[in-house]
Amino acid sequence: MPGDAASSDGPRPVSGKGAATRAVILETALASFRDRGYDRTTMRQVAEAAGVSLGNAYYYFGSKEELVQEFYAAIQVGHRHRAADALRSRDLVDRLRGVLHAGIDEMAPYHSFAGSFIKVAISPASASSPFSPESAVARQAAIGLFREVLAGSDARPGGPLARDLPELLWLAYLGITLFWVHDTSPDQARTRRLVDTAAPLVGRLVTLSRLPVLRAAAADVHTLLTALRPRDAHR
Amino acid sequence: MPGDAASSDGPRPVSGKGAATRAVILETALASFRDRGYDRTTMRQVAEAAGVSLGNAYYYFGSKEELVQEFYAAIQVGHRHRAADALRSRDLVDRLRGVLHAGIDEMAPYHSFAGSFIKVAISPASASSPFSPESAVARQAAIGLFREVLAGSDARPGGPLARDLPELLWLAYLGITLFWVHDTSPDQARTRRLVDTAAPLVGRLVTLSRLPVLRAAAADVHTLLTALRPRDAHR
DNA sequence: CACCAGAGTTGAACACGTTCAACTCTGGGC
DNA sequence: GCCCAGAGTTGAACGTGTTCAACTCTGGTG
Repeated sequence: MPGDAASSDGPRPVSGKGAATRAVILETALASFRDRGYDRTTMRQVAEAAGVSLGNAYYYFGSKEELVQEFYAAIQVGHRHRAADALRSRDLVDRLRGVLHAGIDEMAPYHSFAGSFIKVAISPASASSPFSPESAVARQAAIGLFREVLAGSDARPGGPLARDLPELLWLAYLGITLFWVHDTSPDQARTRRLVDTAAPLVGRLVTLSRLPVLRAAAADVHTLLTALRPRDAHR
Repeated sequence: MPGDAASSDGPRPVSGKGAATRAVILETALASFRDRGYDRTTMRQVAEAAGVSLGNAYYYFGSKEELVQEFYAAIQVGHRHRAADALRSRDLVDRLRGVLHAGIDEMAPYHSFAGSFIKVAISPASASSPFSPESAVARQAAIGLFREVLAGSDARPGGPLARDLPELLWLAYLGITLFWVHDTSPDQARTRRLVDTAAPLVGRLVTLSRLPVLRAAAADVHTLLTALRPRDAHR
Protein backbone atom coordinates (compact mmCIF):
# COMPACT_ATOMS: atom_id res chain seq x y z
CA MET A 1 0.00 0.00 0.00
CA PRO A 2 1.39 3.36 -0.98
CA GLY A 3 -0.53 4.89 1.90
CA ASP A 4 -1.22 8.30 0.57
CA ALA A 5 -0.41 9.68 3.99
CA ALA A 6 -3.62 11.70 3.91
CA SER A 7 -3.22 15.44 3.99
CA SER A 8 -1.81 15.13 7.51
CA ASP A 9 -1.56 18.85 8.20
CA GLY A 10 -4.17 21.51 8.45
CA PRO A 11 -6.89 21.58 5.84
CA ARG A 12 -5.64 23.83 3.02
CA PRO A 13 -3.69 26.99 2.44
CA VAL A 14 -4.82 29.95 4.46
CA SER A 15 -2.92 32.92 3.15
CA GLY A 16 -4.44 36.36 2.92
CA LYS A 17 -6.21 36.24 -0.39
CA GLY A 18 -7.93 32.92 -0.37
CA ALA A 19 -9.16 33.12 3.20
CA ALA A 20 -12.17 35.20 2.19
CA THR A 21 -13.11 32.84 -0.61
CA ARG A 22 -12.72 29.91 1.72
CA ALA A 23 -15.05 31.51 4.24
CA VAL A 24 -17.71 32.16 1.62
CA ILE A 25 -17.64 28.58 0.43
CA LEU A 26 -17.85 27.31 3.99
CA GLU A 27 -20.82 29.51 4.92
CA THR A 28 -22.64 28.51 1.77
CA ALA A 29 -22.05 24.84 2.46
CA LEU A 30 -23.16 25.01 6.09
CA ALA A 31 -26.34 26.84 5.07
CA SER A 32 -27.04 24.20 2.46
CA PHE A 33 -26.46 21.42 4.98
CA ARG A 34 -28.98 23.10 7.26
CA ASP A 35 -31.55 23.67 4.53
CA ARG A 36 -31.17 20.69 2.29
CA GLY A 37 -29.24 18.10 4.25
CA TYR A 38 -26.07 16.31 3.34
CA ASP A 39 -27.03 14.20 0.37
CA ARG A 40 -28.98 16.94 -1.36
CA THR A 41 -26.08 19.32 -0.95
CA THR A 42 -23.93 18.89 -4.03
CA MET A 43 -20.52 20.36 -4.47
CA ARG A 44 -21.69 21.93 -7.69
CA GLN A 45 -24.54 23.72 -5.96
CA VAL A 46 -22.25 24.93 -3.20
CA ALA A 47 -19.71 26.18 -5.70
CA GLU A 48 -22.30 27.97 -7.79
CA ALA A 49 -24.05 29.54 -4.80
CA ALA A 50 -20.68 30.67 -3.48
CA GLY A 51 -19.82 32.18 -6.84
CA VAL A 52 -16.81 30.01 -7.54
CA SER A 53 -16.13 27.14 -9.86
CA LEU A 54 -16.41 23.52 -8.84
CA GLY A 55 -12.68 23.03 -9.05
CA ASN A 56 -12.09 26.03 -6.86
CA ALA A 57 -14.21 24.59 -4.06
CA TYR A 58 -11.92 21.58 -4.16
CA TYR A 59 -8.94 23.85 -3.95
CA TYR A 60 -10.03 24.94 -0.48
CA PHE A 61 -11.71 21.79 0.75
CA GLY A 62 -10.19 18.50 -0.25
CA SER A 63 -13.51 16.73 -0.10
CA LYS A 64 -17.14 17.11 0.77
CA GLU A 65 -16.31 15.39 4.01
CA GLU A 66 -13.99 18.20 5.03
CA LEU A 67 -17.01 20.47 4.88
CA VAL A 68 -18.85 18.16 7.25
CA GLN A 69 -15.97 18.38 9.66
CA GLU A 70 -16.43 22.12 9.92
CA PHE A 71 -20.10 21.49 10.43
CA TYR A 72 -19.35 19.37 13.48
CA ALA A 73 -17.08 22.02 14.87
CA ALA A 74 -19.86 24.60 14.58
CA ILE A 75 -22.30 22.33 16.40
CA GLN A 76 -19.86 21.71 19.18
CA VAL A 77 -19.39 25.40 19.79
CA GLY A 78 -23.15 25.75 19.98
CA HIS A 79 -23.40 22.89 22.46
CA ARG A 80 -20.90 24.41 24.81
CA HIS A 81 -22.75 27.68 24.67
CA ARG A 82 -26.09 26.13 25.53
CA ALA A 83 -24.59 23.99 28.24
CA ALA A 84 -23.57 27.03 30.26
CA ASP A 85 -27.16 27.35 31.48
CA ALA A 86 -27.24 23.89 32.94
CA LEU A 87 -23.96 24.38 34.75
CA ARG A 88 -25.48 26.82 37.22
CA SER A 89 -26.83 24.04 39.40
CA ARG A 90 -24.56 22.24 41.83
CA ASP A 91 -26.44 18.97 41.66
CA LEU A 92 -24.57 16.39 39.59
CA VAL A 93 -27.66 14.83 38.08
CA ASP A 94 -29.10 18.21 37.14
CA ARG A 95 -25.86 19.29 35.55
CA LEU A 96 -25.45 16.10 33.60
CA ARG A 97 -29.04 16.03 32.43
CA GLY A 98 -28.87 19.66 31.42
CA VAL A 99 -25.71 19.23 29.40
CA LEU A 100 -27.06 16.18 27.63
CA HIS A 101 -30.32 17.90 26.78
CA ALA A 102 -28.37 20.91 25.56
CA GLY A 103 -26.55 18.65 23.15
CA ILE A 104 -29.81 17.24 21.81
CA ASP A 105 -31.27 20.73 21.52
CA GLU A 106 -28.32 21.86 19.50
CA MET A 107 -28.52 18.95 17.11
CA ALA A 108 -32.31 18.91 16.81
CA PRO A 109 -32.61 20.96 13.62
CA TYR A 110 -30.42 18.48 11.81
CA HIS A 111 -32.05 15.24 12.90
CA SER A 112 -33.52 14.42 9.53
CA PHE A 113 -30.07 14.64 7.97
CA ALA A 114 -28.21 13.01 10.82
CA GLY A 115 -28.34 9.65 9.12
CA SER A 116 -26.20 10.86 6.27
CA PHE A 117 -23.86 12.81 8.48
CA ILE A 118 -23.08 9.96 10.78
CA LYS A 119 -21.86 7.86 7.91
CA VAL A 120 -18.99 10.27 7.62
CA ALA A 121 -18.30 10.49 11.34
CA ILE A 122 -18.27 6.76 11.95
CA SER A 123 -15.64 5.85 9.41
CA PRO A 124 -12.33 5.18 11.15
CA ALA A 125 -10.33 6.60 8.26
CA SER A 126 -12.33 9.80 8.34
CA ALA A 127 -10.82 12.85 9.96
CA SER A 128 -14.31 13.61 11.24
CA SER A 129 -14.31 10.54 13.42
CA PRO A 130 -14.55 11.51 17.10
CA PHE A 131 -11.48 9.35 17.66
CA SER A 132 -9.31 10.69 14.89
CA PRO A 133 -6.15 12.69 15.62
CA GLU A 134 -7.64 15.57 13.66
CA SER A 135 -10.52 15.71 16.13
CA ALA A 136 -8.22 15.76 19.14
CA VAL A 137 -8.91 19.38 19.98
CA ALA A 138 -12.67 19.07 19.67
CA ARG A 139 -12.56 15.81 21.57
CA GLN A 140 -10.65 17.29 24.46
CA ALA A 141 -13.08 20.18 24.53
CA ALA A 142 -16.01 17.79 24.75
CA ILE A 143 -14.38 15.71 27.45
CA GLY A 144 -13.55 18.93 29.23
CA LEU A 145 -17.22 19.83 29.26
CA PHE A 146 -18.00 16.66 31.17
CA ARG A 147 -15.05 17.24 33.45
CA GLU A 148 -16.67 20.54 34.25
CA VAL A 149 -19.98 18.80 34.89
CA LEU A 150 -18.25 16.72 37.54
CA ALA A 151 -15.93 19.33 38.96
CA GLY A 152 -18.61 21.92 39.57
CA SER A 153 -20.99 19.54 41.29
CA ASP A 154 -21.27 18.94 45.02
CA ALA A 155 -20.76 15.23 44.48
CA ARG A 156 -17.16 14.19 44.91
CA PRO A 157 -16.66 10.91 43.10
CA GLY A 158 -13.94 8.68 44.47
CA GLY A 159 -12.57 5.26 43.70
CA PRO A 160 -10.34 4.10 40.88
CA LEU A 161 -12.74 5.47 38.31
CA ALA A 162 -12.79 9.10 39.46
CA ARG A 163 -10.17 10.11 36.96
CA ASP A 164 -11.85 8.26 34.10
CA LEU A 165 -15.31 9.64 34.62
CA PRO A 166 -15.15 12.59 32.21
CA GLU A 167 -14.07 10.28 29.43
CA LEU A 168 -16.72 7.73 30.36
CA LEU A 169 -19.42 10.38 30.30
CA TRP A 170 -18.20 11.56 26.92
CA LEU A 171 -18.39 8.01 25.61
CA ALA A 172 -21.90 7.73 27.00
CA TYR A 173 -22.74 10.97 25.24
CA LEU A 174 -21.49 9.51 21.98
CA GLY A 175 -23.72 6.53 22.58
CA ILE A 176 -26.68 8.76 23.24
CA THR A 177 -25.95 10.63 20.04
CA LEU A 178 -25.86 7.37 18.16
CA PHE A 179 -29.20 6.46 19.67
CA TRP A 180 -30.58 9.88 18.81
CA VAL A 181 -29.66 9.41 15.19
CA HIS A 182 -31.68 6.21 15.08
CA ASP A 183 -34.55 7.62 17.12
CA THR A 184 -37.61 8.03 14.93
CA SER A 185 -40.05 8.89 17.72
CA PRO A 186 -41.73 12.32 17.44
CA ASP A 187 -39.30 15.05 18.50
CA GLN A 188 -36.91 12.28 19.48
CA ALA A 189 -38.88 11.83 22.67
CA ARG A 190 -37.26 8.45 23.32
CA THR A 191 -33.83 10.02 23.43
CA ARG A 192 -35.13 12.60 25.92
CA ARG A 193 -36.51 9.81 28.06
CA LEU A 194 -33.20 7.99 27.75
CA VAL A 195 -31.36 11.02 29.08
CA ASP A 196 -33.85 11.48 31.92
CA THR A 197 -33.29 7.89 32.95
CA ALA A 198 -29.57 7.75 32.38
CA ALA A 199 -28.66 10.88 34.34
CA PRO A 200 -30.04 9.66 37.69
CA LEU A 201 -28.55 6.25 37.00
CA VAL A 202 -25.12 7.79 36.61
CA GLY A 203 -25.65 9.73 39.83
CA ARG A 204 -26.57 6.54 41.61
CA LEU A 205 -23.58 4.68 40.25
CA VAL A 206 -21.21 7.44 41.22
CA THR A 207 -22.50 7.20 44.77
CA LEU A 208 -22.37 3.42 44.78
CA SER A 209 -18.86 3.29 43.39
CA ARG A 210 -17.54 4.14 46.85
CA LEU A 211 -18.85 0.86 48.22
CA PRO A 212 -16.15 -1.73 48.78
CA VAL A 213 -18.17 -4.40 46.98
CA LEU A 214 -17.92 -2.42 43.79
CA ARG A 215 -14.22 -1.67 44.05
CA ALA A 216 -13.24 -4.67 42.00
CA ALA A 217 -15.80 -3.95 39.31
CA ALA A 218 -14.71 -0.34 39.15
CA ALA A 219 -11.11 -1.44 38.82
CA ASP A 220 -12.17 -3.71 35.96
CA VAL A 221 -13.84 -0.83 34.22
CA HIS A 222 -10.69 1.20 34.68
CA THR A 223 -8.63 -1.58 33.13
CA LEU A 224 -11.10 -1.85 30.31
CA LEU A 225 -10.86 1.84 29.59
CA THR A 226 -7.09 1.62 29.64
CA ALA A 227 -7.17 -1.19 27.11
CA LEU A 228 -9.52 0.89 25.04
CA ARG A 229 -7.39 3.99 24.88
CA PRO A 230 -4.83 4.32 22.10
CA ARG A 231 -1.25 4.17 23.24
CA ASP A 232 -0.58 7.90 23.12
CA ALA A 233 -3.70 9.47 24.55
CA HIS A 234 -3.14 11.40 27.74
CA ARG A 235 -4.38 14.84 28.30
CA MET B 1 -27.41 -22.37 0.32
CA PRO B 2 -28.46 -18.77 0.01
CA GLY B 3 -29.69 -19.32 -3.51
CA ASP B 4 -32.91 -21.21 -3.60
CA ALA B 5 -33.96 -21.03 0.01
CA ALA B 6 -37.60 -20.30 -0.68
CA SER B 7 -37.81 -18.10 2.39
CA SER B 8 -39.38 -14.69 2.05
CA ASP B 9 -36.23 -12.70 2.65
CA GLY B 10 -35.62 -11.74 -0.96
CA PRO B 11 -36.90 -8.26 -1.66
CA ARG B 12 -36.65 -9.11 -5.36
CA PRO B 13 -38.22 -11.80 -7.49
CA VAL B 14 -37.12 -15.36 -6.68
CA SER B 15 -38.83 -17.51 -9.23
CA GLY B 16 -37.16 -20.53 -10.80
CA LYS B 17 -35.20 -19.04 -13.62
CA GLY B 18 -33.58 -16.00 -12.10
CA ALA B 19 -32.55 -17.67 -8.87
CA ALA B 20 -29.44 -19.13 -10.48
CA THR B 21 -28.43 -15.79 -11.95
CA ARG B 22 -29.03 -14.14 -8.63
CA ALA B 23 -26.82 -16.65 -6.89
CA VAL B 24 -23.99 -16.13 -9.36
CA ILE B 25 -24.10 -12.37 -8.91
CA LEU B 26 -24.14 -12.75 -5.14
CA GLU B 27 -21.18 -15.12 -5.04
CA THR B 28 -19.22 -12.88 -7.34
CA ALA B 29 -19.95 -9.85 -5.20
CA LEU B 30 -19.05 -11.56 -1.92
CA ALA B 31 -15.78 -12.78 -3.40
CA SER B 32 -15.00 -9.28 -4.58
CA PHE B 33 -15.81 -7.84 -1.16
CA ARG B 34 -13.41 -10.32 0.36
CA ASP B 35 -10.65 -9.69 -2.17
CA ARG B 36 -10.96 -6.03 -2.96
CA GLY B 37 -13.09 -4.52 -0.22
CA TYR B 38 -16.26 -2.52 -0.51
CA ASP B 39 -15.15 0.65 -2.23
CA ARG B 40 -13.03 -1.10 -4.81
CA THR B 41 -15.88 -3.43 -5.65
CA THR B 42 -17.85 -1.73 -8.39
CA MET B 43 -21.19 -2.85 -9.66
CA ARG B 44 -19.79 -2.90 -13.16
CA GLN B 45 -17.01 -5.27 -12.17
CA VAL B 46 -19.40 -7.54 -10.35
CA ALA B 47 -21.76 -7.60 -13.30
CA GLU B 48 -19.00 -8.32 -15.77
CA ALA B 49 -17.39 -11.01 -13.64
CA ALA B 50 -20.78 -12.61 -13.13
CA GLY B 51 -21.39 -12.54 -16.87
CA VAL B 52 -24.43 -10.30 -16.79
CA SER B 53 -25.08 -6.71 -17.70
CA LEU B 54 -24.96 -3.88 -15.24
CA GLY B 55 -28.68 -3.34 -15.45
CA ASN B 56 -29.30 -6.99 -14.79
CA ALA B 57 -27.39 -6.88 -11.51
CA TYR B 58 -29.77 -4.13 -10.48
CA TYR B 59 -32.68 -6.29 -11.42
CA TYR B 60 -31.76 -8.75 -8.68
CA PHE B 61 -30.25 -6.39 -6.14
CA GLY B 62 -31.80 -3.00 -5.75
CA SER B 63 -28.53 -1.46 -4.67
CA LYS B 64 -24.95 -2.17 -3.79
CA GLU B 65 -26.05 -1.96 -0.20
CA GLU B 66 -28.33 -4.94 -0.62
CA LEU B 67 -25.25 -6.93 -1.52
CA VAL B 68 -23.64 -5.84 1.73
CA GLN B 69 -26.67 -7.06 3.61
CA GLU B 70 -26.11 -10.55 2.28
CA PHE B 71 -22.49 -10.22 3.27
CA TYR B 72 -23.51 -9.58 6.86
CA ALA B 73 -25.80 -12.56 6.81
CA ALA B 74 -22.96 -14.78 5.63
CA ILE B 75 -20.72 -13.53 8.43
CA GLN B 76 -23.37 -14.14 11.02
CA VAL B 77 -23.79 -17.73 9.93
CA GLY B 78 -20.04 -18.16 10.24
CA HIS B 79 -20.05 -16.63 13.71
CA ARG B 80 -22.68 -18.99 14.97
CA HIS B 81 -20.75 -21.91 13.60
CA ARG B 82 -17.51 -20.89 15.29
CA ALA B 83 -19.29 -20.09 18.53
CA ALA B 84 -20.38 -23.70 18.98
CA ASP B 85 -16.90 -24.57 20.23
CA ALA B 86 -17.03 -22.04 23.03
CA LEU B 87 -20.44 -23.21 24.17
CA ARG B 88 -19.05 -26.50 25.48
CA SER B 89 -17.96 -24.93 28.73
CA ARG B 90 -20.45 -24.31 31.51
CA ASP B 91 -18.65 -21.30 32.90
CA LEU B 92 -20.41 -18.08 31.99
CA VAL B 93 -17.24 -16.06 31.55
CA ASP B 94 -15.65 -18.74 29.39
CA ARG B 95 -18.73 -18.98 27.23
CA LEU B 96 -19.05 -15.26 26.79
CA ARG B 97 -15.37 -14.75 26.07
CA GLY B 98 -15.38 -17.59 23.60
CA VAL B 99 -18.39 -16.31 21.70
CA LEU B 100 -16.96 -12.81 21.52
CA HIS B 101 -13.60 -14.05 20.28
CA ALA B 102 -15.39 -16.21 17.73
CA GLY B 103 -17.07 -13.11 16.38
CA ILE B 104 -13.74 -11.31 16.03
CA ASP B 105 -12.18 -14.37 14.41
CA GLU B 106 -14.94 -14.49 11.87
CA MET B 107 -14.63 -10.84 10.96
CA ALA B 108 -10.83 -10.72 10.99
CA PRO B 109 -10.25 -11.21 7.25
CA TYR B 110 -12.35 -8.17 6.53
CA HIS B 111 -10.87 -5.73 9.00
CA SER B 112 -9.19 -3.56 6.44
CA PHE B 113 -12.49 -3.05 4.67
CA ALA B 114 -14.61 -2.76 7.80
CA GLY B 115 -14.42 0.99 7.70
CA SER B 116 -16.32 1.16 4.46
CA PHE B 117 -18.78 -1.53 5.46
CA ILE B 118 -19.77 0.10 8.69
CA LYS B 119 -20.79 3.24 6.88
CA VAL B 120 -23.59 1.22 5.39
CA ALA B 121 -24.55 -0.54 8.59
CA ILE B 122 -24.69 2.55 10.73
CA SER B 123 -27.15 4.52 8.64
CA PRO B 124 -30.58 4.43 10.24
CA ALA B 125 -32.33 4.42 6.89
CA SER B 126 -30.30 1.47 5.73
CA ALA B 127 -31.85 -1.96 5.72
CA SER B 128 -28.46 -3.26 6.83
CA SER B 129 -28.68 -1.41 10.12
CA PRO B 130 -28.72 -3.88 13.02
CA PHE B 131 -31.86 -2.14 14.23
CA SER B 132 -33.78 -2.14 10.97
CA PRO B 133 -36.93 -4.20 10.51
CA GLU B 134 -35.24 -5.98 7.63
CA SER B 135 -32.56 -7.21 10.01
CA ALA B 136 -35.08 -8.52 12.52
CA VAL B 137 -34.40 -12.16 11.77
CA ALA B 138 -30.61 -11.80 11.93
CA ARG B 139 -30.94 -9.65 15.03
CA GLN B 140 -33.05 -12.21 16.84
CA ALA B 141 -30.57 -14.89 15.87
CA ALA B 142 -27.73 -12.86 17.33
CA ILE B 143 -29.60 -12.11 20.53
CA GLY B 144 -30.51 -15.78 20.67
CA LEU B 145 -26.83 -16.65 20.60
CA PHE B 146 -26.27 -14.62 23.75
CA ARG B 147 -29.39 -16.07 25.31
CA GLU B 148 -27.75 -19.42 24.76
CA VAL B 149 -24.55 -18.17 26.36
CA LEU B 150 -26.53 -17.39 29.49
CA ALA B 151 -28.92 -20.33 29.47
CA GLY B 152 -26.23 -22.98 29.11
CA SER B 153 -24.05 -21.59 31.87
CA ASP B 154 -24.07 -22.64 35.50
CA ALA B 155 -24.62 -19.05 36.57
CA ARG B 156 -28.24 -18.24 37.09
CA PRO B 157 -28.70 -14.50 36.83
CA GLY B 158 -31.55 -13.03 38.82
CA GLY B 159 -32.95 -9.59 39.47
CA PRO B 160 -34.96 -7.30 37.24
CA LEU B 161 -32.33 -7.48 34.53
CA ALA B 162 -32.29 -11.23 34.02
CA ARG B 163 -34.69 -11.03 31.13
CA ASP B 164 -32.81 -8.17 29.49
CA LEU B 165 -29.39 -9.71 29.64
CA PRO B 166 -29.29 -11.33 26.20
CA GLU B 167 -30.20 -8.04 24.60
CA LEU B 168 -27.68 -6.17 26.73
CA LEU B 169 -24.93 -8.58 25.77
CA TRP B 170 -25.85 -8.18 22.12
CA LEU B 171 -25.61 -4.42 22.49
CA ALA B 172 -22.24 -4.82 24.14
CA TYR B 173 -21.18 -7.01 21.23
CA LEU B 174 -22.20 -4.28 18.81
CA GLY B 175 -20.10 -1.87 20.82
CA ILE B 176 -17.16 -4.23 20.70
CA THR B 177 -17.59 -4.53 16.96
CA LEU B 178 -17.61 -0.77 16.65
CA PHE B 179 -14.41 -0.66 18.65
CA TRP B 180 -12.90 -3.40 16.52
CA VAL B 181 -13.55 -1.40 13.39
CA HIS B 182 -11.58 1.50 14.83
CA ASP B 183 -8.88 -0.69 16.31
CA THR B 184 -5.64 -0.18 14.39
CA SER B 185 -3.41 -2.18 16.73
CA PRO B 186 -1.64 -5.17 15.15
CA ASP B 187 -4.06 -8.06 14.73
CA GLN B 188 -6.58 -5.95 16.60
CA ALA B 189 -4.89 -6.92 19.84
CA ARG B 190 -6.63 -4.14 21.75
CA THR B 191 -10.02 -5.57 20.90
CA ARG B 192 -8.86 -8.97 22.15
CA ARG B 193 -7.74 -7.37 25.37
CA LEU B 194 -11.04 -5.55 25.61
CA VAL B 195 -12.91 -8.83 25.36
CA ASP B 196 -10.66 -10.49 27.92
CA THR B 197 -11.37 -7.69 30.35
CA ALA B 198 -15.04 -7.25 29.59
CA ALA B 199 -16.03 -10.91 29.93
CA PRO B 200 -14.95 -11.27 33.59
CA LEU B 201 -16.46 -7.87 34.31
CA VAL B 202 -19.79 -9.04 33.04
CA GLY B 203 -19.49 -12.16 35.13
CA ARG B 204 -18.79 -10.07 38.19
CA LEU B 205 -21.69 -7.75 37.52
CA VAL B 206 -24.09 -10.63 37.02
CA THR B 207 -23.08 -11.95 40.40
CA LEU B 208 -23.28 -8.54 42.03
CA SER B 209 -26.67 -7.78 40.55
CA ARG B 210 -28.23 -10.01 43.21
CA LEU B 211 -27.11 -7.65 45.94
CA PRO B 212 -29.89 -5.49 47.35
CA VAL B 213 -27.77 -2.34 47.00
CA LEU B 214 -27.75 -2.77 43.26
CA ARG B 215 -31.43 -3.51 42.90
CA ALA B 216 -32.32 0.10 42.25
CA ALA B 217 -29.54 0.57 39.76
CA ALA B 218 -30.54 -2.61 37.96
CA ALA B 219 -34.11 -1.41 37.83
CA ASP B 220 -32.87 1.85 36.33
CA VAL B 221 -31.01 -0.03 33.66
CA HIS B 222 -34.14 -2.00 32.95
CA THR B 223 -36.14 1.21 32.59
CA LEU B 224 -33.44 2.61 30.35
CA LEU B 225 -33.56 -0.40 28.11
CA THR B 226 -37.33 -0.16 27.94
CA ALA B 227 -37.09 3.47 26.89
CA LEU B 228 -34.55 2.43 24.34
CA ARG B 229 -36.61 -0.25 22.67
CA PRO B 230 -38.93 0.72 19.85
CA ARG B 231 -42.59 0.46 20.64
CA ASP B 232 -43.23 -2.91 18.96
CA ALA B 233 -40.20 -5.02 19.83
CA HIS B 234 -40.53 -7.78 22.33
CA ARG B 235 -39.84 -11.47 22.38
C1' DC C 1 9.47 47.85 -17.28
C1' DA C 2 9.99 42.67 -18.02
C1' DC C 3 9.91 38.62 -15.83
C1' DC C 4 8.54 34.76 -13.10
C1' DA C 5 7.14 31.60 -9.31
C1' DG C 6 3.32 30.33 -7.37
C1' DA C 7 -1.36 31.13 -5.38
C1' DG C 8 -5.79 31.15 -7.23
C1' DT C 9 -9.17 29.52 -10.61
C1' DT C 10 -11.34 27.08 -14.36
C1' DG C 11 -14.11 23.58 -16.90
C1' DA C 12 -13.64 19.26 -19.00
C1' DA C 13 -13.18 14.59 -17.92
C1' DC C 14 -13.36 10.30 -15.13
C1' DA C 15 -15.49 6.47 -12.53
C1' DC C 16 -18.94 5.56 -9.85
C1' DG C 17 -24.06 4.11 -8.26
C1' DT C 18 -28.38 4.22 -10.08
C1' DT C 19 -32.43 4.60 -13.41
C1' DC C 20 -35.11 3.51 -17.34
C1' DA C 21 -37.27 2.71 -21.75
C1' DA C 22 -36.85 -0.75 -24.70
C1' DC C 23 -35.68 -5.13 -25.97
C1' DT C 24 -35.62 -10.66 -25.85
C1' DC C 25 -36.94 -14.81 -24.06
C1' DT C 26 -40.19 -18.21 -21.89
C1' DG C 27 -44.17 -20.81 -20.71
C1' DG C 28 -48.84 -21.55 -20.79
C1' DG C 29 -53.66 -20.81 -22.85
C1' DC C 30 -56.28 -21.17 -27.01
C1' DG D 1 -49.21 -23.12 -34.42
C1' DC D 2 -50.11 -18.57 -32.53
C1' DC D 3 -50.16 -15.31 -29.14
C1' DC D 4 -49.07 -12.62 -25.19
C1' DA D 5 -48.23 -11.31 -20.35
C1' DG D 6 -44.57 -10.91 -17.84
C1' DA D 7 -39.93 -12.41 -16.16
C1' DG D 8 -35.42 -11.58 -17.62
C1' DT D 9 -31.96 -8.63 -19.83
C1' DT D 10 -29.70 -4.78 -22.04
C1' DG D 11 -26.92 -0.49 -22.70
C1' DA D 12 -27.33 4.32 -22.77
C1' DA D 13 -27.91 8.13 -19.85
C1' DC D 14 -28.11 10.89 -15.53
C1' DG D 15 -26.15 13.13 -11.48
C1' DT D 16 -22.76 12.60 -8.29
C1' DG D 17 -17.81 13.33 -5.94
C1' DT D 18 -13.33 13.90 -7.37
C1' DT D 19 -9.15 14.86 -10.38
C1' DC D 20 -6.29 17.41 -13.37
C1' DA D 21 -3.83 19.93 -16.93
C1' DA D 22 -4.07 24.33 -18.13
C1' DC D 23 -5.15 28.88 -17.49
C1' DT D 24 -5.16 33.81 -15.05
C1' DC D 25 -3.90 36.81 -11.68
C1' DT D 26 -0.69 38.76 -8.12
C1' DG D 27 3.29 40.38 -5.81
C1' DG D 28 7.97 40.67 -5.70
C1' DT D 29 12.77 40.88 -8.02
C1' DG D 30 16.15 42.26 -11.49
